[in-house]
Amino acid sequence: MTQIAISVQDGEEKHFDRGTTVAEALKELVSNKQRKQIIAVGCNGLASDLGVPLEEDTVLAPILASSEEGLEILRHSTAHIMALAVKKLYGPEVKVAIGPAIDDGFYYDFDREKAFSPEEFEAIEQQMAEIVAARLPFQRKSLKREDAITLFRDLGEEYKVELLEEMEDDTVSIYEQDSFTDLCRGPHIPDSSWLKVFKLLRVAGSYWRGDEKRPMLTRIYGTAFSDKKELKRYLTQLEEARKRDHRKLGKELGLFTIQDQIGPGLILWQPQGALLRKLIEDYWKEEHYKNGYELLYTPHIARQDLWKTSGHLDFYGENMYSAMEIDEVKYQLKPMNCPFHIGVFNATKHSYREFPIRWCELGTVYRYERTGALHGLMRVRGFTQDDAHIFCRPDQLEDEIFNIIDLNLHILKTFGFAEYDVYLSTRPEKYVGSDEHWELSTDALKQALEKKGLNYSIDPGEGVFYGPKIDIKIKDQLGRSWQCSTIQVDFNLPERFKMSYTGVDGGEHQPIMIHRALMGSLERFIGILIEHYAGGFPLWMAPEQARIMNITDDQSEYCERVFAQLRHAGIRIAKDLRNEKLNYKIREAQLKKVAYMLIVGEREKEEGTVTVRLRDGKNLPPMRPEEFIDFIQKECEEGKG
RNA sequence: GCCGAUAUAGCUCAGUUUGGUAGAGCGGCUGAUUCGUAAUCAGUAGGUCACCGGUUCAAGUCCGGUUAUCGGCUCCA
Repeated sequence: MTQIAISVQDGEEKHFDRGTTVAEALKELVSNKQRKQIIAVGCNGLASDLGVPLEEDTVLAPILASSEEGLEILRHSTAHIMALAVKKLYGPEVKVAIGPAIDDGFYYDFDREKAFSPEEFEAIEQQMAEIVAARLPFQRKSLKREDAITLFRDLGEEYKVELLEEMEDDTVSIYEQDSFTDLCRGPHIPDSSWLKVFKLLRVAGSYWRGDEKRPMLTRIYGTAFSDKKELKRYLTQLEEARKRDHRKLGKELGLFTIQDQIGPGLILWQPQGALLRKLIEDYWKEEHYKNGYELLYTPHIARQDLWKTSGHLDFYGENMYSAMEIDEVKYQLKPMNCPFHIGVFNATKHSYREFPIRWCELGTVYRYERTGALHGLMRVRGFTQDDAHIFCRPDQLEDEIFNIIDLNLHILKTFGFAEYDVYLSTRPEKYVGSDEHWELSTDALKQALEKKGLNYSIDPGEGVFYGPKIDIKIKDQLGRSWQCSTIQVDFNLPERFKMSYTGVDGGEHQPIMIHRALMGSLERFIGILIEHYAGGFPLWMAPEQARIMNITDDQSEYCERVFAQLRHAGIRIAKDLRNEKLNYKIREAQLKKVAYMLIVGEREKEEGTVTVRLRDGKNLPPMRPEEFIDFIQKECEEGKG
């Protein structure tokens, strides 16, 4: 029998008989201790099971159970084990669809008459534990695609048959574990004993292949880790996310409310939330003024004809609310601000010398969202875009985009978002405009990104109907990604609205239009901020910066004086002079996430000072009110960058 | 819109299994207490049990429908 040379990366090479499995080779090549950590290996660039026989000289790249790749394999195998458990418990009444590993775990989609309920988790987990204890091996087999189709058809697994029928490979792999056979690319853990820590999390419905016209399946989500502590940490993190939920904090902090009587997806800003929003808006306006923008205000409704001209009725109609009639003319609520800004543009004649024109507006738009999509502030039916439209000449396009990105990243950073991913979205299926225009504008976006030195990925087909776009997705404190900023080139609307300017040559030319939003939707952005800061906003945007509290009634008068002085200086301060114990007042202020508590007892009253308590429980040395004003103003300036 | 779950006082929740016209804590109000770094004590007022209909002598409780919310799918700022 011929010998082949096998080695582990950077390790000694040894010779084995052809057909030796990875597991057998590893026994000779690495220590026992190390071997226990190896869940699979990379063989010539492909992840592979330990049971695979080797046919040629190979360098093995071990995949450790604790590595990201190893964890993914473990979770994928857990999905299989769960499916086996479900099959054992419920038999052929359940058909399997797909069961991949996902970011934080895995899921498996099943077709079952009755949806699973969380009460069944215990039984399934119990069954899984038995499978783990039985050390059932995963056995890989290769077979011809046609044979696999026959196999799964005989098993009654029609979803697998459908998947197979769409595949192009001649041979496919299946995995057998006990009585369960699954179509799968692999790799998998060698046997079920490798699974130590897992938990089923929730059930949900999901369409077969994500298509709402196809059957609704029942999905079980779960997760698995290589270590018990990791699971615990994950569950703690879920708990943390629940604590930060903007709907919960919004209620507790009195920021906003949504009421049945008003309507789903419509936000009522309560005083503290309204103040927070005003502070954000003020900052936004200041920055735009500094960067050469002018502010516009436009109406909420317009004649239906406007939306015909803009193309919104054709391309965005299903998201627009139906028309209302005013003096026998149809009007519709605006889903976007752009046609209005064009109206402002077309109100006067323009010369090339005026460009670039930068117009911004906090424009409230209304869009129909399906009931199931609504979610707190994150997904609503009426929201305010921090919108802007830039009109410029073709030679200015790239610079303008470059400037927008600059301003964009600066503002995001001030809000505490320094990490982001950038995406370039290209032409979607439904679109307007010529291919030439799409190419030209896509190129301009690309150039600006590259000049700015930003890494970006391409999102094919994700552009808006009127043009390609750059999206910036920020990462919050918990590492979650949110799409807020968007920059879109539009050669379409200038055409439709016959926009023009006089060029150097004295002739009429068509301007280029850029749409952009930085925060996207104020509602959503504030929702993200609430969760990002867990309600404890940076001082410059905190609705309540300080709260002054007395220890006994004897200091009330002094507190009133200091309160008036600070308020006069523009500090957002509240007072708590109730006849309550200091502990009680502190607790309440703490729960309301007040940044600074000013504590006044006899000592402070006599010395003309206040003692400043921070959110973390520490105290600053007593200071005079003027000193506190300086202190707080300085912190605000620093916070705003 | 689809699948599943939930809906009781301003808030957080018990009561639903085994139908007999509602309970707690916090908050509110009143009073006492004047107490230095996360809840002082006592009293008191709050609810057509989401809405509509059905079963029943009797429905918060059982059944049907509607609405909203939650977890997902789809969609998306």
